[in-house]
Amino acid sequence: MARTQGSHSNVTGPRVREVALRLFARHGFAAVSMRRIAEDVGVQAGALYLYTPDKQTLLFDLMKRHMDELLAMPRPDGMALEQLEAFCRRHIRFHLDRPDLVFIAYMELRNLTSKNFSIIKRLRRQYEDRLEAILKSGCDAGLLDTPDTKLTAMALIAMLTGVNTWYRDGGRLNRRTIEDIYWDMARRVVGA
Amino acid sequence: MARTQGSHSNVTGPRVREVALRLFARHGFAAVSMRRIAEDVGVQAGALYLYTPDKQTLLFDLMKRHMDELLAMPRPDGMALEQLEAFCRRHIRFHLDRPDLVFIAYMELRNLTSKNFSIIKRLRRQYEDRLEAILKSGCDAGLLDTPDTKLTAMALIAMLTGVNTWYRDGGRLNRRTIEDIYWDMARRVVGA
DNA sequence: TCTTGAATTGAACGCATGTTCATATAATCG
DNA sequence: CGATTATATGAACATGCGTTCAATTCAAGA
Repeated sequence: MARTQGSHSNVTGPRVREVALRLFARHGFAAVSMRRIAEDVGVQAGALYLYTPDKQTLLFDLMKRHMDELLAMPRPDGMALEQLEAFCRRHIRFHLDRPDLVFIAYMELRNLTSKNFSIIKRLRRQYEDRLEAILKSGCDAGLLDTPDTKLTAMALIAMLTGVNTWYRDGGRLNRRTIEDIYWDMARRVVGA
Repeated sequence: MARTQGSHSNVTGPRVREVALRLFARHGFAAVSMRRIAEDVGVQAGALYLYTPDKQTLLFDLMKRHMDELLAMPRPDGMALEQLEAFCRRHIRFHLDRPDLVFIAYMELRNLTSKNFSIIKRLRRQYEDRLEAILKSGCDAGLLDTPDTKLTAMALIAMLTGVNTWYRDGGRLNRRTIEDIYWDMARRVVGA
């Protein structure tokens, strides 16, 4: 028997995850076969099932771990504006550091089992709520001015995450500059 | 022989397109089979090839037509700020009216042939350039204040298109209100 | 060295895929 | 009506899919 790695929360095995991540991001979950993953791992297809119960779990594990890591980021403290700045800057850094995971987490939601989907959806919602909480506290304190905290939170996240769609290493602007410009725009959105 | 519909720019046939659009948006291009499309059209799989040369063309046609329609929107005139307002409002309306097409146009880019991909990419770039041109003219005239017109254009498009990820009919806010709030945020971003 | 159990293979299962094509039906027109 | 053309069928093709499993190889401990 086998499956030494597959007992607890670590249900997939790091090498397989790493390969699956790259292939899913490049070609899409549905377009990547287990045989192709196996080939890139350097193993026969059957052996993958020592490291993951099935293909779906492979995808879910990638997303779940991504969201867990996102939510494990330190919660900013200080005044609302400082909190917001930290949130925005960390968001951009986190996302630029993990382009493939971010891509998958957006594109492959519909390939999740409905049970798995609602788990990821809840985690995503938690992240949005954190930003909204910052906005709310800032508005209550009169430090920020937003017409609708929920909409503003969604708009900011979309705007910040959007960096991933065009950023490429070695482009016209370095990460720090991009971060600065986006934070500047975010600050304007919240009227500060 | 057949293929009466398939000679010119209308290479797919409206009914097939309509069904394919819904299925691609719901399940993803790679996860939808020709047989499934045929079933929803009410026909056998083979008959689809009277209306489209292949599956890839079905996808490409949906995207191409979407981008053509997007670029066929009237170009706003007036002062830069008015132009920008018209652009933003029209963008939101256009995208909220076509959620499935917008979804596909974002999610299925990697399922395009590289040739088809570059065609769509160019059209998308044209749209971004239009917004950037408005921003540039506004900055030159001293009516707008943005740190970087290219980045601001990308940020605005991401922000505005983001509405599609959470908007549902019959939600808390109606479209007009959403449009107003987003335009307000967009105006702040450009410092006006 | 022999044993034991984990790691891996490779073939097999049943089914689905995009696409083609000879054949059949339906519609159009003289 | 008969002829012709458009529309559709349904079987077939070759290939690939996720997953299973008996058989094998490998790694370590006794």
